[in-house]
Amino acid sequence: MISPKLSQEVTRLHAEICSGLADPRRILIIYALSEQSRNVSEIANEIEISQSAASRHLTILRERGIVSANRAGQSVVYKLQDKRIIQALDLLRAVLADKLKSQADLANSASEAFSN
Amino acid sequence: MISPKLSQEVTRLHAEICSGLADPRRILIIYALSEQSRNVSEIANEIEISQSAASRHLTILRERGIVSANRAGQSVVYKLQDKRIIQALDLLRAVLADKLKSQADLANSASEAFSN
DNA sequence: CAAACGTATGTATGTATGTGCATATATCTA
DNA sequence: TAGATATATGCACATACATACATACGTTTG
Repeated sequence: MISPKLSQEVTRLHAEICSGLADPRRILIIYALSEQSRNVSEIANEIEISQSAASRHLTILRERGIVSANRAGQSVVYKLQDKRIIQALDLLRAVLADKLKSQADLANSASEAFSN
Repeated sequence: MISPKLSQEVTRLHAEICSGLADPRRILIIYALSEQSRNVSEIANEIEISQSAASRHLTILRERGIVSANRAGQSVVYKLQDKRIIQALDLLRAVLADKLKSQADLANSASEAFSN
């Protein structure tokens, strides 16, 4: 038996993970890290944001358990913690793709209707 | 060949879907709708928020393609658009569960260490 | 130990988000 | 058509978020 308070707390943490994914730059970071671990400045260069912005995004991802950090000399190497994050993102991207496709189909049939 | 601008836009939409999931009450709404479609006031009662809050959360979910709305008489029945949303949420919840478990294990071994 | 490099953070600022309250809008029914 | 029911929205407000800039902190190397 789980107390209502505890399940509320779990739902809150669940939402926090989702909100970790709720930024375009963080999505790019996550996909970049899924290929290969990288340090902060590599990420900043790769997705073209400032060093401080990269550091703060990575902090958010780390706090939510999405990535982990390890110091290697002067730099800190970030690593994707769990491949299921990518699976989840891919699922959502597929949902988006279907939505865009059906919107495109609608637009096409609408323009056909006008040209008839 | 996809233009950089277009792929940026897709990433932005991808992030918008994620941000649709980034609220505890919306997560509860989505799981509730995965069992059965419901109208606004049923949802408001079920997850204990005001009618206007429920309406606004549902608008957000609808705009992001996560749910769809259909008027049925006086009420508007909301429906989960795509089961993959639940799959994605479940994946993320599993990631969370593992994180909580490893934290709990750590706490246990720490307290054992103190008692020795 | 000093300089260089990489990372994190305090501060300020603009923007977005969630909410309640009151009210507008839409639909049904008598 | 008037009243009841269900939903959406304008407004005000508090809070959270993303960012740049400057600077502090940690690590390596000369």
